[in-house]
Formats: sequence, C-alpha cells, structure tokens
Amino acid sequence: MGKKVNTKQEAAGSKERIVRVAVKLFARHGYAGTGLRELSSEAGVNLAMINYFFGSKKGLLKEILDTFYAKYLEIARMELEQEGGLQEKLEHFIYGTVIFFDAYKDYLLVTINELPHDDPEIIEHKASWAQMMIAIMEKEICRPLVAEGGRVISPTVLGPLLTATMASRFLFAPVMDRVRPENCPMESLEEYAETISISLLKMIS
Amino acid sequence: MGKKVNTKQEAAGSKERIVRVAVKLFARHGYAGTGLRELSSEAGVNLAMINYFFGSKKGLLKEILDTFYAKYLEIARMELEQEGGLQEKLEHFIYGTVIFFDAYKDYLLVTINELPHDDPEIIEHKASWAQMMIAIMEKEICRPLVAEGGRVISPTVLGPLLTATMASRFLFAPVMDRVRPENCPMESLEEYAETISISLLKMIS
DNA sequence: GAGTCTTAAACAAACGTTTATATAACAGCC
DNA sequence: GGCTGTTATATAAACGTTTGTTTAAGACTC
Repeated sequence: MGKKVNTKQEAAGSKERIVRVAVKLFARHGYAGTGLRELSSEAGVNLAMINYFFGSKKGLLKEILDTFYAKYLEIARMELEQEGGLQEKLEHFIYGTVIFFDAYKDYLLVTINELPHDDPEIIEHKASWAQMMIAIMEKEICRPLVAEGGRVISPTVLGPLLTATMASRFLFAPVMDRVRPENCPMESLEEYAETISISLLKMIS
Repeated sequence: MGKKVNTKQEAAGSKERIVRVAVKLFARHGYAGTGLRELSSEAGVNLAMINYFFGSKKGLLKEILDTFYAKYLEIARMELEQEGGLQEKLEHFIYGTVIFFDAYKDYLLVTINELPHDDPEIIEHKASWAQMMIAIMEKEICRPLVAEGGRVISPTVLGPLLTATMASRFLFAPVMDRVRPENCPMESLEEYAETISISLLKMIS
C-alpha cells in the first residue's frame, strides 16, 4: 500500500533539513514558541524523526548551540592565537567574526536570545563554551593590553562587550528594518564591519 | 460560603503583582515559555485575572515593553536634549542608562530577547519606540559629531551599538555567572559603568 | 443597584514524546 | 542470482499534559 518512504539518498538530508529549519524558526518564534509539528512539516519530515535524530527538542537546541559556539571559538583561535601585533590580530578577529555572524545570523539570534532561559542543563552547556572563549580573550587581548601600557579590562567584561558590539546589527535587525526606510538604506556588511572595527580598536586603545 | 475575595485594598495590588511576576518569568523562561497558570499562581492571583486586566497574554507583554521603552526614552531625552558639550552629555546618558538597565534588568532581557519574534504586532510596536530613540540620537549625537569634525556614523548603526554595549553585562549575565567564579568576583556596577563610559567615549571620538 | 474585582470550571487546540509497524539498503551465504 | 537477517530511516496514531481563552456566577465597595 501507499506508504511513501524516502530513498536512502534523499533520506541522507533529513537530519540537516531539520537543523536548517529549526534554526530559522527558533530565531523567529523562539525555542519555546516553536512547535515540533510546525518544524517537521516545514522540513518535510515526519514528526517522530526529530526525536529519532536528536533524542528530544532540547537535544536539537544543544546541537544548534554547539555548532555556533564551535565555529565562533575556531575563529577566535585562528585569528587571535598567533604571532603579530595586538591591533592587527584584533582587526582580523573582528572582520572574521562580523562575516561569520552575518552568515550565521539565525544561529546568533538563537544563541543569544535563549541565553537567560534558566534551564540549568542549557546554561551549563553554554558556560563551558564561554569559559574557553574568555580564556582566549584573557590571554590574547587583556594581558597583551596591559603589557603594552593600555587599559586594564577584565575578560568577563570585555568578552560580552566585544560580542554584543559585533552582534548589535543582527540583534536589532528585525526592529531596525522597520525604522530605517525613511532614513536611508542599510549599510553594506563591509561598511558595518569597518565601523565596528574602528570603534572597537579605538575603544580598547 | 468560603469564597475568598481580596478586599479592595489588597486587590489594588493585583495588576502590579502580575506585571512584576511576569517580567521575572519572561526574563527567565521567555515569553512563549511562561505559562499563564505558573504566572498567576506565583502572583497569587486567579488565572482569569490576567485576561481581565490585560486582555490577552500579548497585551501583558506589550505593557511590559511600553514601560521599559518609555523609561529608556525618558532618560535619553533628559540627558541628551539639553545644552552642554557632546562628551559631557553622552557621559551622563551612559551612566543614567547603565543604572537604569541594572534596576530594570529583567525588563531589559524581555525587551531584547523577544526582539526577533516575528509577530508583526509586536515588531510594529517596538519599531515606533525605536523610531523616536533613533531620532534623538541622530539629532543629539550623530549631527553634533560631524559638526565637531568627529566621525560619521549612521544613527541606525550607533543606536544598536550603544544599546548593545551598555546592555552587554546584563545580556550575558546568566552565563557569565557560571564562568566567573574561578577568575574573580563580579565588578561593581560603578566600575562597570565607568568602563563602558570610557569605552564608548573613546569610540565615538 | 452599579461597577469593579474575583472565582472555579470548562473549552478546544497544541504540546513533546512514545509506540508499533513498515520500508529501503546492504550484508553474508547458498 | 536469489534468499535472509540486520540496520537505519520513515510513518501514522495515540499518549497524557498543558496551553490561552472564555464563561457564568459570586463578592465586595460605594
């Protein structure tokens, strides 16, 4: 009878399709505001497949968070943990991050907006990633800064400050899109990256 | 019979109690993640009272957003729309805002974290507030800045940038609280305000 | 008695998760 | 080449809760 089942070729994409749609919907309605039925139907997948692949809705969220944090951390390592002047390294880090945030803006929104949810499991999960990020910034930015006679700033202040500043465009985009029209078109990503880079370099100097 | 009804004195507090608990829970579980039954029972109020006072769950959210935006806008008007040097005015604005964000940190989290939810009604609501904020910044910061020979920066970039920077501590607090312990105690609010103030003043100069 | 506040009960709808069953691909064996 | 058991993927249906909202009636103040 007419049970339709994907071939293995098509099936290979199911898991990725779930993640892609989940990121989009979580960013728009929030995690709690997204139902698994809406998610599965938009991904063209049976409802039960989500629990099959990810164990639970929370498992799906964790996988999304992990993807984002891993990439963000990789950029920090690549750009900051190398030879060269602080200023130059920071500039590369900022440009790399802004481009990354733009390409992964929905991931970014999920990661930041689901921040304060008091599920201890999720918070602990995020804290372990943040811990590594803070350690890099402490070693590669804060310490060199005082060594060069610059300002003293705690990594637990600088980390959030840097991230929030670079993310500001994407964080406020849904509202700014409604505010902008009568003023001007949106700045290009390159202009934005340059503005943020200049701002942050002045800031820490 | 034993129907217990508050006296009018006690009742006068019901609406305020709902708002107070709602802000707290929305900040912790998110808007969609907070059930009206949890909310009403924690506020010591009957479930139906929420719809009685606010019409709907969304109406309650709107009232919370309005409270926050109105106060934030009031600070901007008070500190920026007056005689005096740009630098000095900005410093007052930053200090005032940081203190306000600290006192209303749960409001802040709700306002920012519920930002991207694609409910057109909510977005439009926020946009009208943001519009006024951007107008003030354009007139009181961006224009004087170029007049003084400073940098050119669009208000739709500066607004989010300023707000995100000042909010960074509160935005990341739930995670940073788990990261910090092995490093150091949290900086005092005064230290934080000073750090942010110095950073931002350098940034726009 | 009018008006404001409060209550318990009920509503249909949506929620995350689990179940039992079915299909497809591939392995080893004859 | 055909048969078989295994594994991974897919499906529809049902599970018991919980959701936001509405209703009709009661209590209190003035």
